[in-house]
Order: sequence, then structure tokens, then C-alpha cells
Amino acid sequence: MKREENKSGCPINYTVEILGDTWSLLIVRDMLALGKKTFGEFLESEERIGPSVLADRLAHLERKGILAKTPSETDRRKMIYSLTESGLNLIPLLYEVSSWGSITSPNPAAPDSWFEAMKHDKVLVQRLWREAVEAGSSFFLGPDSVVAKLGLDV
Amino acid sequence: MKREENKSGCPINYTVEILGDTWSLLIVRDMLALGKKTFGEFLESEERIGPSVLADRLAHLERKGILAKTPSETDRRKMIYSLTESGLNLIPLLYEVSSWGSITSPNPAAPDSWFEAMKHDKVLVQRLWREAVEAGSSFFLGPDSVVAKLGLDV
DNA sequence: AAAATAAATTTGATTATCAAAGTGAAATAT
DNA sequence: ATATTTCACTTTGATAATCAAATTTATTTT
Repeated sequence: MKREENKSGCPINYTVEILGDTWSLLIVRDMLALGKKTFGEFLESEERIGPSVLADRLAHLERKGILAKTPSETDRRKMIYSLTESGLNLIPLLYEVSSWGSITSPNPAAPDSWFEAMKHDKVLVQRLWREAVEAGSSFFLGPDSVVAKLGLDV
Repeated sequence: MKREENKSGCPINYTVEILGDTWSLLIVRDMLALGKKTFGEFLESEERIGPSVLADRLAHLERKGILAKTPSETDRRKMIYSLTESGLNLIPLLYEVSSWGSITSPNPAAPDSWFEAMKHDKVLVQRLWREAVEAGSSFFLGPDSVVAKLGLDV
């Protein structure tokens, strides 16, 4: 994938040039859905991304303004990755990516609470998702998670 | 991109493994937004896809059940590509891809009618978009286009 | 002081992508 | 009827991305 080009000004092409690869959206998913924040946590993803590709994708997403990197205050080896405003704005997109995969895949594997959440109004779920992340939680985890607010996974 | 793998059952990963590349969503865009149907029309896209990559992506999307290929009845050289039900179901995803690109890109280039449409209720626009394609039109073109139904581009 | 942990980087092989040229069948023009 | 054009690809050879595995450097824990 010859990245960094500017093949056209089409907004769809813009998004695809930033996120159209195998790993970028999975990293964003790990942040938005599971609250992952460190290199080591991303390395442990279900899909087994390698460290060289991970480092490359994180640098790419940082340069494109999707996420930011700050040193941990408690452990100076660690870097903390967090989403920018543009990264948070990916919630509706990620919701539709997950939704299409859920209805199209012959055997989608996700927590039951995801499939339960899909039965609710999508605008509501997407708003709760943003509020969860802004409060330091994520879709599935934390006291302000979508799962907690909707009373799923009880 | 080592395609055809099954790295996990995650619905997001499922979608990304099918559509996570530079060209697949642009082909779907050309079909849904502009009503393109033939190899030659896709070749003329703004982003200048080459014939070898186009042939590969079309075969990929056909094998994944996003589109179908039938010989033209009027010209036996031509193949007509059309979207399947799964392909039509990409409308909400493509809408969000375009929406994120529109608010994130520093200089998005699209017809004014797209930006006008974004001001309307997204569920309405997505429903009109599907109806347009089902009626043989597309987002921008044809008597049943979204643009026509919303009275944009007058 | 030694061992473990964290965030990457390096290496060398495999795979995808690219632009440019070429192919064969069917339609159109002469 | 013949020549030319159109159309949907395929082939080719170079460039670029991706991969798993091993290594490096700095920090933290034992």
C-alpha cells in the first residue's frame, strides 16, 4: 500500500488513505472498545500484530492526528496512547464497520453485549460510546462503559 | 496486505479483511454514488486505478459477495457489475466514511449536494440512498437519486 | 547487581502494488 | 468484407509494504 499519497480530494478517499489497511482500525477498536493504551496491550490483540507493524501504524495514526502519545507518569518506559478529537469522531464509522461485519459474517464472534447494544437506537449507542471514552471508560470496560449504562452484561 | 486470512472472528476484523485496502471502498463508492457498472467506467475514476489492480479488486469483491458480475445483453464484450444485498448494506458504512472524511479533511472536495445532504437526518439520507440504488439510480445521478429526492443541486 | 519488563528497531524473506505494455474477442466504421 | 476501434482484462518487471523472529536500549523490579 503506497501510503501518504493524495490521489484525490474525495472525503471517502481521504478516510481510506488514512484508515484503509489491515491494522489501523483494529488499533482504534482496541482503544475505543477495550480502553487499551500501551504498546504492550496492543501487541496482545487477538489478531497478533507484530511489533514492527504496530510501531509503524501507531506513528502513522499519530502523524495523521488520530491519536497522541505521551510518556507515562508512573513508569517512564511506558508510552500512553490516547485518541484525539478526530479519533473520537471515528465512533460512528467504527460502529457501522462492526455492524456490517456482524450482519454479514457467517460466524461473528463478539461479546453478547455488543449484539444486545445493536438492538438499541444507534444514535443513542454512539452517544453513550463517546461519553464512555470521554469519561475514561470504553465500550465494554469501566464504570462509564456503554455496557454499564445500558445495563447489558448483567 | 496478506488477504484471505481469518485472523479473528471479530466483526470489525471481518469487515477490515474484506474492505481494508486502498481501492475496494472506492469501487463501492463509484457504484453507490455515481452508478458505475463497467470495467471501463471504474478505470476512469478520479484516483486512477490501474487495470491489473482493478481486475484483482473486482474479483475479490465478487468472491466476498459484495458484488455480482453478469454479461451485458447489448454488448457481449461488456460485463455489468452490480451490488448484492451485502453490498447495498454498505451504505451506512460508506456514509460514515464520507462524513468523517468531510469533517476531518482540511480541504474536502465533493459536490455541494453532498455537504447539503449531510445537514439532513442521517437515517433519512441513508434510506433515500438505498431506495435510489434499488431504483437504478445512485446518490448523485438518476431520476431517483438522493440529490433529486432532497431537491439539492437545483 | 541481576533479572525482568516495556517500547520499540533491525533483518531478511515473502507478498502486494504499481505503471506500462500487450492480448483476444466483439463491435463499429469504411 | 476488411480494417479499426473498443472493451475487458492479463502479463511483466520494478518498487514498496508486510511479516515473524531476533535484537537493542532504557527503566523498573527483585
